[in-house]
Amino acid sequence: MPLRADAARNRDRVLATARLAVAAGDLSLQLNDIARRAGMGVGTVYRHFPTRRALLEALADDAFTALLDDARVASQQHDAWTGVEILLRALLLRQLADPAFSEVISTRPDLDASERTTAHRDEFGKLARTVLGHARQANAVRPGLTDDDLHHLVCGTVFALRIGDEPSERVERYLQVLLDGIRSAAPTHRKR
Amino acid sequence: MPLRADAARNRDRVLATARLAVAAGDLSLQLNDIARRAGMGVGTVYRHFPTRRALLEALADDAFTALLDDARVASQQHDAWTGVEILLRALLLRQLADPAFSEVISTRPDLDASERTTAHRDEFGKLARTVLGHARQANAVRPGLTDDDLHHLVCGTVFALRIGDEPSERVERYLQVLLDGIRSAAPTHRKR
Amino acid sequence: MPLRADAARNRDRVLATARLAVAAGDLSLQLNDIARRAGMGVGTVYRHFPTRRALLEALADDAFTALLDDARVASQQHDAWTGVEILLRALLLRQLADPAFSEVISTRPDLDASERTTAHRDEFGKLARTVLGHARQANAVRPGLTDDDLHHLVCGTVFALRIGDEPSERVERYLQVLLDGIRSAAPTHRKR
Amino acid sequence: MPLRADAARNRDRVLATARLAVAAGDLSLQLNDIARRAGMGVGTVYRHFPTRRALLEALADDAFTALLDDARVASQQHDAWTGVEILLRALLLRQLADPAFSEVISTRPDLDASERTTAHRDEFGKLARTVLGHARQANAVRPGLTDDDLHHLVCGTVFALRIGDEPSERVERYLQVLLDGIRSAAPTHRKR
DNA sequence: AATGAATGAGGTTTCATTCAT
DNA sequence: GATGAATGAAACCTCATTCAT
Repeated sequence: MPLRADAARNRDRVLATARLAVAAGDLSLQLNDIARRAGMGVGTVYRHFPTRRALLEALADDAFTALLDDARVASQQHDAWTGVEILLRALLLRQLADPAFSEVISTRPDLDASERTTAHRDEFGKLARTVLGHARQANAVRPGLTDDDLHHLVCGTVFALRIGDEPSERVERYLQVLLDGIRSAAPTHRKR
Repeated sequence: MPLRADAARNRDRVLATARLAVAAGDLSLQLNDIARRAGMGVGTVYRHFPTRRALLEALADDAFTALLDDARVASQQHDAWTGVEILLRALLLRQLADPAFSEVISTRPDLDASERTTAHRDEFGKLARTVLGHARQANAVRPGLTDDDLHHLVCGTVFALRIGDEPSERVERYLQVLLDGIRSAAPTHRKR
Repeated sequence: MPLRADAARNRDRVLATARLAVAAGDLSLQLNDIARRAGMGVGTVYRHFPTRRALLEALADDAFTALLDDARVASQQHDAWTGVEILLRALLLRQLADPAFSEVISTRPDLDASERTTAHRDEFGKLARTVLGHARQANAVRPGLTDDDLHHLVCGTVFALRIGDEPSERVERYLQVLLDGIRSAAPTHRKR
Repeated sequence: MPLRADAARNRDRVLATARLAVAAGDLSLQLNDIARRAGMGVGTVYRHFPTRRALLEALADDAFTALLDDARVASQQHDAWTGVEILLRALLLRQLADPAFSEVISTRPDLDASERTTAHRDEFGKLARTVLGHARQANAVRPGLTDDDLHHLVCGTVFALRIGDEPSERVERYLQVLLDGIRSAAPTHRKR
């Protein structure tokens, strides 16, 4: 059964308010606080999002969906390395753009994660497996690095960007370091 | 004037208790909790460490000192790239071994940090400047990366190791990725 | 919007408990203590009265309102001196009856006083100005005494009563001293 | 046995430090705080002054002694009313000049007051009795006012001065009010 | 479904006093 | 005598969560 119209409106207001807080650099997502700022009772917020985690995943949903699109594009590249580049760059940029998503994706799968999040995560895992599988077959990626390793390394790069000033000015630099670092050292695959 | 014997003993007990908590994965360092576990009054803990930050820095002190030794060794290498390797590996391993130190070193300089911490930080900055300066003169490091960039990237790698299982089994892999990523792409400086 | 029924009930219980404490001679109004005695969580007390001062002003409210009534009566007297007598006696007796009110009224205007308190204070100031203005025109009050002086002197008299035993038995005596002291020394305005 | 020289020096330093605090408007006299400011251990302060009250009385001692001198002068006046004026003015001014003394003298005799304070208090009571006795015989003081009443009223006047700005500019005004208030209303004793 | 008051555990912090050094 | 570290009760305040309205 779909949400009643007013309930859906409330849910959206909570999300909008939470997004404002996150954008302002506050990832604590205190439900009390969100409720006050959204001009509604705490109870209402709790009804829609029983835990901070639930709200966090809801916030991250858009970014996650967008990432899946990116990952599909990546999986369709002829050039295996290009696929890797697209995939990792997307994983990095989507996190940089949305700290809530960043927390979700850089955290181990939660037992009581929402079904949507779990599904997204599985789907992304599958797409990544495809992209990286191709890359390994093409000998484009340094051997010994698992899918998870690459995932972790991207999250680490996001962290590296966050702890300094002006992340957006440093993204490409750090991304180059990462990509060069994971690319196979075999000369035939070097661009220069 | 040195600490009175009993005071020093208490201080050490606080630190030991806090280290246990950190080792158990709890970085929250709640002072009342530490006091209770150390079997002493809260007041005692607060006298020695007025804030969580003060305790954190005290915990990090040993690792910081050890890192400075490492950095000095790094600065004395003839081969510029070897110096870089030693420096970054030390920065990474010391963090991995001590989460408290990791928090201190991956946080921007605090206005009310202890003098010791500030001094350590300055000293490390100076040594890193030396090591990286040599490396840049030798064209061994990819141009465009600042000292801070390298610092951030190491912290990011630590983060990447932490969010997965069994960090110690993955260290060398991730370190190779990082080192290959920051090394100058110029063929003449490649080892292989 | 009016307070919810249960919230109002709790608020009243806090006030009642606080009044008991004050009546027992304890003006400290420690919020955790009040909460315990009122049999409710501290949070509830803090919700209604975020600070000791807020509670104090709420306690004083009734007395303040009553004083305003007295002051209005005073301002309507034909005989200027009678107005003064009524005003000052009321200011004294209301304080004597309520130590919380006494503290509020003998403290200089607080920047973050409640709006009600500020409004009451302003209103009282206006009425006092009227009463004392008349009295000065009638040459009934010793020249050189400002409105504030009289206010302070009444508060001083309350203090004088408090530091001895059995204040109520001494009120009229002290009040006579005060009134005789502030009355114009000019023989024509003397009653006897 | 007199105090050892260094002990006496410490006692004086405590007193000097406490006087500074009082002069700065802080009557709380926290022994911990005083010790820190005096640059000595708390234990030392506690040795000399086991309680806040003891320190307070020590601080007040000079003012008390001076008051006794004033009271003796008052008791030697030929004109009974002049004696009263001298006595009450002194009681007021000494308090205004020393808040510590003010607290001591406007507080009921303490059970565990120092012997000196008790002796001073008794002595002052005796002198006041003399002065006021004469004044009553001369019909100079309004009947019905006890020695304590006058004492309280002076303390109240001090309070009145304290709660406003610039007490010293208002002293004479308030003192006149008090003196006129307590003087016998009989025309023959009026000055004007 | 929405509300928001109530809860109370649990954190931080202060301070008067004691007592080992 | 002097020291000042230690104590721990008790105040303050916050916040995630519940539940009566």
